[in-house]
Amino acid sequence: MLKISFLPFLKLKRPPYMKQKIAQILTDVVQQLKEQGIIPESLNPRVNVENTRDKTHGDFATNLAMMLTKAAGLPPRTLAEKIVALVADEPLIEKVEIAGPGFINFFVNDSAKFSIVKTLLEQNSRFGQCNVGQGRSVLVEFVSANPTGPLHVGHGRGAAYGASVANLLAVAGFKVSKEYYVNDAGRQMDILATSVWLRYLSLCGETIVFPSNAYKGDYIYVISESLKTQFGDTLKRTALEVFAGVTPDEGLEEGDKEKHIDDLIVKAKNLLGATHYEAVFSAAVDSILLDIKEDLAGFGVTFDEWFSERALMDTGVIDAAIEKLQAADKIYEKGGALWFRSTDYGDEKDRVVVRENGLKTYFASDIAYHFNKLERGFDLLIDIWGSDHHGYVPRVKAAMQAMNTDPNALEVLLVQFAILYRGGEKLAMSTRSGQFVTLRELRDEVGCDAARFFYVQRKSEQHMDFDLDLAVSKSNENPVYYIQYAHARICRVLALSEERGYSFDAKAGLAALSCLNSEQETHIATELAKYPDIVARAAQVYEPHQIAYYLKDLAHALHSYYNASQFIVEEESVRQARLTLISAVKQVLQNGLAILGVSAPEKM
RNA sequence: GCGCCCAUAGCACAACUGGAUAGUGCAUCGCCCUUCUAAGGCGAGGGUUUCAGGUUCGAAUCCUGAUGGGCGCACCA
Repeated sequence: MLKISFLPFLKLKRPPYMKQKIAQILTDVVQQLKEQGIIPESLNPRVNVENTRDKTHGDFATNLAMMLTKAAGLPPRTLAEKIVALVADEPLIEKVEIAGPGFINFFVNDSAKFSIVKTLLEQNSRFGQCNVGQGRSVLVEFVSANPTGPLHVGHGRGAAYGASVANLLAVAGFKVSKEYYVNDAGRQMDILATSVWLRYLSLCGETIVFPSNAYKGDYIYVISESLKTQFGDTLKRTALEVFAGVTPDEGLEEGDKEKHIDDLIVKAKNLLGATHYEAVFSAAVDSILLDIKEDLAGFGVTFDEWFSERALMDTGVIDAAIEKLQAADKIYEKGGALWFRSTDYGDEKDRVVVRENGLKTYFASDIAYHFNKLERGFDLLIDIWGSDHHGYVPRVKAAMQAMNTDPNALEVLLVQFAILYRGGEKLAMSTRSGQFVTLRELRDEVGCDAARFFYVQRKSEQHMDFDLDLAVSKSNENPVYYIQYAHARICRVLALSEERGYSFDAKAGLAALSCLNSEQETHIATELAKYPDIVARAAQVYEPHQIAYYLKDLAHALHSYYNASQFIVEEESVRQARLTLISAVKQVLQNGLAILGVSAPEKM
């Protein structure tokens, strides 16, 4: 599907964008410099064309002369003169200048600047698509929060970032799948199930001293209530038999909170029996997972696959992975446990995959999981993790190497924590204690668009301060409204134009583009032309924030234009041309906001 | 103690991956609504890019060291 949509773009012999055109011209020049013996034949410089920041530097600039100055043995400005002399005549280029230490500046004429509008309106929602992915398949795994409670605002950043990266890669020509790895196995899940059961026992009238290490959030009550509705008193046991022989909790004599909860888990399993324990366990996991799914869907984040860790265990995939490592002699036994030789691949120490008690570690499932991802045929794996997991990267890459796969097929993107403030004070968050601000609360308070934009306008590795009071009370100051407002304004103008009996005709507008010559108009055309380049670059480095910043710039150009000129004017050709230009802006705003998962409202 | 990440205007963040005079939004100050949405525009002030060295035509960006902050160093998940 995605591949097909790229065909119109690929069919073009030459990229339709000025920047690429100039790059091509310069590549030809480099060839001629070689033929003339000015630079060595073996040299293959990367031709670098940049958008200029300052209009007095023209529209595009290259540092080619400065880069080649050493190889040519000529001062940069002298070399620049030789390069300029070799630049082929191109009707779209008005003039070429040498400036500063040896920059070569290209000034493009107006018709070249506005030609982007035609390209844009032909491609519409496809404008900005590129082929850096070359149709390669990529699996983006993100969020993957343990289903032990609702998502909090810390998860929100990973969700917003991951979803935007996935969108970005799709636009850049990758075949993208999105996946959530569900850790529905292991001790944490047993603690969860036991927590629910204990709350249930309270509902049944038992007096329960709740363990300090159990999950305490309100959602635990909710799940236990539905358990009560479904099972009545069937799962009831007396507090006396539940706590008999259990290691005391923390704070008590000879107490130990870890042993306390582990003993209670064993009790729950024994007293309930496998079937009923499983019922409690499933009720807890299913309920929380459903909540997470709905929450994310409400946040505009969806997944192609919810990959279950239990399924991985039940189908023997983990055992198979360990056997594979054993066959490669990468596993040894020490102290009754099985260790993986991750130090062979640069990890700081070897890692346990099977514990002395026979239980497999989380790392063992993760090896199997990543191996499974590759077996499903993906060319590239992207994992988006919280930065607190950074120490985990070397061992997973080591496992991939041990399995004879290229560790570069895995790209781990780390997202820094959002540090929350309320009333100027840092908020501590913990799922266990039940003290945290949920993603749902954030969505309710500031709205989906504002939250998505807020998260994604920062570079992922940048630490982020999140002032909740500010986010709520001054949500109008979120730049997302600035961008959406530009879109709404354009929609309003186009609608009003129709109301006044002026039908908008893009064809007539394109034919009349030469009417456009104001500073604001050429600026908008220049901004529009940057978009495909921004997308390609952002995709290569997984940085959706670049789209956010670009959209702010484009919105600014539009607002500025809006204040400077009237669009719905008497003169047919001018009106059509202006409406055409702003509908091009509208299209790019839509395309860009779509990558960020933000809506483009017609009214505000 | 060792390792990873970060440090840019009062605040929150950018900076085309080594380019020209370091930008944007808040906040502050001045001006602009009888017009297509003022959730807007125009202008002003605000910087030794934490510090000290180094690399080169050129450094916020690369290297070394220091300082400050976040995180990680389990037979936990």
